[in-house]
Amino acid sequence: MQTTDQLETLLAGLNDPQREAVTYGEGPLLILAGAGSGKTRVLTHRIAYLVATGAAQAGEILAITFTNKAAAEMRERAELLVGRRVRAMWVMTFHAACARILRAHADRLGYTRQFTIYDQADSRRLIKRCMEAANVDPKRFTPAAIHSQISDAKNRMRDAEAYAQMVGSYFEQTVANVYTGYERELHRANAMDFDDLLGRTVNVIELFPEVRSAYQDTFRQILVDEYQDTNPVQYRLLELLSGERRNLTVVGDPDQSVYGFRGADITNILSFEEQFPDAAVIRLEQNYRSTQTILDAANAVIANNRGRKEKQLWTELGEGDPIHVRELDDEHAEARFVVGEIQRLVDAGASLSEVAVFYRTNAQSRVLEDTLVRAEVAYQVVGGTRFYERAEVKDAIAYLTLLVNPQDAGSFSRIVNSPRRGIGVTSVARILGYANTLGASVWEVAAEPASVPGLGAAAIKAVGRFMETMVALRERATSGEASVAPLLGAVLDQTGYLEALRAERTIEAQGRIENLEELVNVASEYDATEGEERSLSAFLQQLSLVADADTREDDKGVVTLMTLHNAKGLEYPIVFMIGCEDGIFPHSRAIEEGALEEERRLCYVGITRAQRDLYMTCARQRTVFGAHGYAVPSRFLGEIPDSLTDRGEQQARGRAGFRERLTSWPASGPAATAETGGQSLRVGRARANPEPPAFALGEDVSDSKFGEGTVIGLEPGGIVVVRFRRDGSERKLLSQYAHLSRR
DNA sequence: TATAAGGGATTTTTT
DNA sequence: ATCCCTTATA
Repeated sequence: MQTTDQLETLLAGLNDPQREAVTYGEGPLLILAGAGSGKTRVLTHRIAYLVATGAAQAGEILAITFTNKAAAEMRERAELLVGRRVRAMWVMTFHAACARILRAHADRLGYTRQFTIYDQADSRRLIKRCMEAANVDPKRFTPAAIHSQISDAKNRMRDAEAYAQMVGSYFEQTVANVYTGYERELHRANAMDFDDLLGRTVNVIELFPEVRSAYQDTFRQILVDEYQDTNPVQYRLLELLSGERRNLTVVGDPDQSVYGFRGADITNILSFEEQFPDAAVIRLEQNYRSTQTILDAANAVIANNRGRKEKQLWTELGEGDPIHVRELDDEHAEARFVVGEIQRLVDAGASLSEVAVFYRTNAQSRVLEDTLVRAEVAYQVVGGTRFYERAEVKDAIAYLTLLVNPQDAGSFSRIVNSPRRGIGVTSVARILGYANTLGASVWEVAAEPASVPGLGAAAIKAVGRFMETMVALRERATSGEASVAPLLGAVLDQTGYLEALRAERTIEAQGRIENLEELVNVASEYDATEGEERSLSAFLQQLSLVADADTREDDKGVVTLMTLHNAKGLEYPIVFMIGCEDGIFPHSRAIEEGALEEERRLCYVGITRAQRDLYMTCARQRTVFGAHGYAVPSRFLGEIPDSLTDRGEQQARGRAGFRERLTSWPASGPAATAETGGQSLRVGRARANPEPPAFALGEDVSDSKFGEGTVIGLEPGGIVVVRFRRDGSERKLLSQYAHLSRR
């Protein structure tokens, strides 16, 4: 118990509802936190308050988020309030908490504690295999469609058996068949997918009363962030963990529920009061982020949704500037407008890092990127291919995974012929099939390749050599020596993986090598961390739950580009929302499926990211999938009152296109100056400095691997494009690494 | 068994 | 337009 002074310090600077939320006593609590209303602040202060008043020990707090980034932020900010006691708290994602619980109890469900976690791509590969096994026509149903159906079933706690009970169409019957096989194969591989982490945790808690009561005792206080994004399993999990005590604090904003398409159930937050009739509800409506104009626009748009929990955001920050709405000719003009405007703002003193551009679909970034590159404005794209999704990184991880989980057929088939060892798909299928027949693990079967029926002599030899290497590596991995980085180095080396990449000597291969070096760095960092049990399998589990090496940098002085979905939780002084056209945003598929309200919430999310300046643009014509089309401004634009925008002003001038032309970027010429009155261009970080080319265009060259060829292109960064005579191939080589010589 | 040409799809994605 | 995957071929 702390002194009153200390408690007062905790509460200082909080507004009334925030203070009420922080100090609320026992029982369920729903905090409806509007955008920018300080919900993380409330959560962390509540955590500190609970500890300070003795309502819970640090070790009795479970604070759940959806992303690692949010968990890290919460942990940091809680540490500022409670100090090192934060170490005892469970501040982590749903999946990480479940993985931790399962590492202790998965054996009760027939898994080992080294179980592998399959990410979406792993799952999809397995689904595909199961579809083949069940003779499903891949033309008729895609693995993605089937996986999403299975995932949806898992989110609703329907196992394969329950699903099969209620099929109503041929598609569902097909899914049921694949689902059954998929579950069997997952379990055989001692693997769980992301959905299983949640579902199996629920299973273990439901099935074993002693496990249940242990965790119910441990977690005296449970707090959940972004509650509007929870799905039915997560609800069940919270219900089980909070137990009789029901000290459950959930924070969220139903208007920011934008993940319904992946199973999030907005009714969790909308019906919280029915599910917990004694719940207190606190609304945080004061916004500390945006101007009143921006908030009014957001309020106006979201008001068109039905069945909401009413909420009116307000601020003391003042009215601010009107929202800039622009209609441009096409996506190129739109991009030029955005870039020109960014340059104008920068000239007026803004920093590029204050600017973000949001779009509905990733494909929209391309035109914008081209325009930014031409204008030499530095930018970063958030999302896209992530570090741990790169093939070489996944390969390296699969090698390690197979070493700790020799049952993992997925990892085995991923790397057995990577690098090429002359073990093709047929041979792999024979090995997997034989393992299936025997009910043995892939490892055991591969260790005796000669006994696999139908395996050719060459394949037997190749598999034998592969397994020789793997057995040696496994001995090393299980010898009790805990350092991961040296082991990873040995894997990359002894399996010939690095050698094969080096032999390619292409710019792409060089990039892959660098990625692998980065992975070794990640491993070294892991090796150096203190506390907790460090082991290869713990490392791998940690990796599998960190999808992104979080590439976004806030202070790099670059413009940030991302999808609206990725924008959730962020804020920028200046925001551009591009492609505000019906069919793009709201997306045509969403319109077809009647998912307009979720699109509108996405619009609400986008608008409320802006602190000071908000631009919304649309194009009259746009090329989609290579086809020209005319576009209509987004219905969401129409939902914003004209009085909040500069549309009237634009019309009053009677020359809507005039200003655009003034600030637009000339269609060509990288060094062109914007026609904005002769200001000098602010140029961002140069993207690549061309080195003096070692080779000249048209020069005849010779490469030790590809033979003779001709230089047909030179690109910045010392990249030489060569067409080789032998096979007519065009390859990009990095002159610095390539074994290239003049003839 | 490994590489080249055709065909079809194509939203968003915290883990 | 583009990417990915299947199919055809050396």
